[in-house]
Amino acid sequence: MASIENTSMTNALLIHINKFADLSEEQSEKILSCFVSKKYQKKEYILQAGSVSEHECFIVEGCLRAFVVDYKGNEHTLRFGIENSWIGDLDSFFKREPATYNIQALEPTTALMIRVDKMNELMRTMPEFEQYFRIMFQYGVMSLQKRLVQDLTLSAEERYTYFTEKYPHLLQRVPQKHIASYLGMTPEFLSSLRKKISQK
Amino acid sequence: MASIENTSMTNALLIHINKFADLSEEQSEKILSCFVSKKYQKKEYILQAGSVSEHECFIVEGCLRAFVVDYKGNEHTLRFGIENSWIGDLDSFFKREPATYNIQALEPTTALMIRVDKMNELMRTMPEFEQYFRIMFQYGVMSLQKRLVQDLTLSAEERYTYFTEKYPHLLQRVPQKHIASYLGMTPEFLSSLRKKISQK
DNA sequence: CGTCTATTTGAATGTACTCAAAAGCGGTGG
DNA sequence: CCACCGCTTTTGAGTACATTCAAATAGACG
Repeated sequence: MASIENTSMTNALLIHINKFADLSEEQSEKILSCFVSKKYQKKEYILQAGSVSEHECFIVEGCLRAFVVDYKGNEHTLRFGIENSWIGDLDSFFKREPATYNIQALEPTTALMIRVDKMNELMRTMPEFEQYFRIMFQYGVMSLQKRLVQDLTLSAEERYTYFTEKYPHLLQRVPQKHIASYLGMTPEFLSSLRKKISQK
Repeated sequence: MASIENTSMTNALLIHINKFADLSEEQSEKILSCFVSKKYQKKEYILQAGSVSEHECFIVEGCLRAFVVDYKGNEHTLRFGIENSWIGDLDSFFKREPATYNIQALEPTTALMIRVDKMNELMRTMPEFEQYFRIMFQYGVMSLQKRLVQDLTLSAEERYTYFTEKYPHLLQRVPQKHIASYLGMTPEFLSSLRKKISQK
């Protein structure tokens, strides 16, 4: 069965890469050989702030949350990660310095993990792989800039409304307090916003 | 003199690329042939929201500002661009859709401009060039995430203090009202913060 | 069924904004 | 070189949006 699973048709990561770069069968196998699959339970930490991030992480199944904890102990969610997306602390991963982000599973999660040496080797030896990450990071910049614009221009209520329209599926999957922290407001205030909106 | 200026030793862009990827002399010339140099006066627009961004822009000399205008007419600064950095509206440039950002010169500025077809051609035919942009976008993601964390965790006063420490050179070069809009506060409020800080 | 966590509710507080006006500063023309 | 104009920064009063804290209610899970 292993040989079947290791084809571009059945592996979520290879399917994803192939949307942005053309891989040969040989390249596909080479890439997969650099990843290990891991499973995480709900609430389990993939990465804890302070430790060095050993892996960059492609989510095959499940949902994760990246967040920081400020000096008051409040959590601030940077990002939710779902199927077919990448999550990690890039600074920590590439520079091998202590992570500033925590990453925790919100659901039972399956992920493909790669170490920095393998990552660098694939980038160096396989232009298609580097192309794929050029595009991933390019999309990353675009979406982070979009979020920045939202945060700079919209009120709390507008940000929440926008979130419900853009990520309706996350509303079901993610506790409300994490959405509040993602949107930069307290859970109490989000609760009162929802009440106000529902009364309209 | 043209032949001297077209070597990696004297061109700011080539010097910059060579920090992240090794270029041959031939590749350097090929790259430069895809760019045109343009000069902008203070206050001149490099890009206006609503029009399609024809060029991505490497700043050789000067200072630019990327900003959006919200429905109330308020400006929000996304980014300041100075020597040896890139600026543009990536969505508009790559997808050829109307720009959401405005880009304006804050000083007389010299920039190297490239069109999307040349950009795609260089990416496709020269792995080193794609590598360079993989790294640029990767850094872009990292720095945008850092800014996001600042915005989510710090008070207005803390954000300003952090800005003065991280970008002391910009304090001299950029009007205070633009710094306020970059930091997500009104110019009046920044002014009162500065007074409060100076009284300590 | 009981425990633990998430969400809601409400009152008091604080942070940042709005609006209006004055002061400061830089560039330009006389 | 000075005077004026336009734009930026400062100042202050009143207001609005969002937080804090505390307590009640609702939901999830073993």
